[in-house]
Amino acid sequence: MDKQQTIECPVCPVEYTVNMVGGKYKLVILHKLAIHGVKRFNELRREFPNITQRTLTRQLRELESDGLISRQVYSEIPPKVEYSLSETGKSLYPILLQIENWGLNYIANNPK
Amino acid sequence: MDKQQTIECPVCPVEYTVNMVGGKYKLVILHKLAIHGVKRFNELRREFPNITQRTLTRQLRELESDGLISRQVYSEIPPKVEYSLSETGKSLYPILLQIENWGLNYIANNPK
DNA sequence: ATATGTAGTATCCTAAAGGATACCATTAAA
DNA sequence: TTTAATGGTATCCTTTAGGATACTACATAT
Repeated sequence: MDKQQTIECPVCPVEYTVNMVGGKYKLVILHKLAIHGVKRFNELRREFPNITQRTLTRQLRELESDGLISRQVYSEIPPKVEYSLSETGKSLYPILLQIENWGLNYIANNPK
Repeated sequence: MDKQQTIECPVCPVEYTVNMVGGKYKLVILHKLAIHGVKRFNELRREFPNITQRTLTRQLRELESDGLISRQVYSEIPPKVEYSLSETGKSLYPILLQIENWGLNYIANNPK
């Protein structure tokens, strides 16, 4: 039987989460996928006109390897690759919506 | 009377929020302040043993100029400066808690 | 007289993130 | 036959965030 031990969180859970969603585009990508469901690579590119292909690819790969999104490749020509939230990614849904709402509120109350 | 117009969000609210809380330590700082209330500068330093004084100062200044935290200076010697969430910062409370909870869950379900 | 604690600044440097550009294979359409 | 569209990679470069280190003023404690 395990000896009971004090829970000394080895890594702060907030820090942990931030490390996964803390890229310049990650939360925005996740939010788009949350809203629209499945998206192809070039659809995402068009959503973010300023992102470079290389950066988008990398952010997607990182999100994928962290288990937040799924990448579905179809063996077609021209290529077709679909991105969507994984189950874990979907668990971010409430956070994504709250972040959006908070932003809307902040913008509304801070006229510039 | 205003003409009704399509809401073409000039800046994505998610992006907007991310720009404000998207530093390496910002969300963690906000979370600490949310949990503990008022914190002095060196108390925060001790919470994050790895942060440099310069970086902590900058993150705090940015949070302050974005209106998320308040900085209370006492005219004493040695100096005493207290940081706490502003009203706007407090409106992040639910998000901060959800982020923490999400992290706890993720860690629990992804044994490593 | 020296050390300690406060809340910083100033200067310089490194590492990481992201941007720019060119290139690839394959097919279908013009 | 050139062009376009797909979903990328490969190289190189720039910008930025953050780290390292030294320094400050002032008062109190030793």
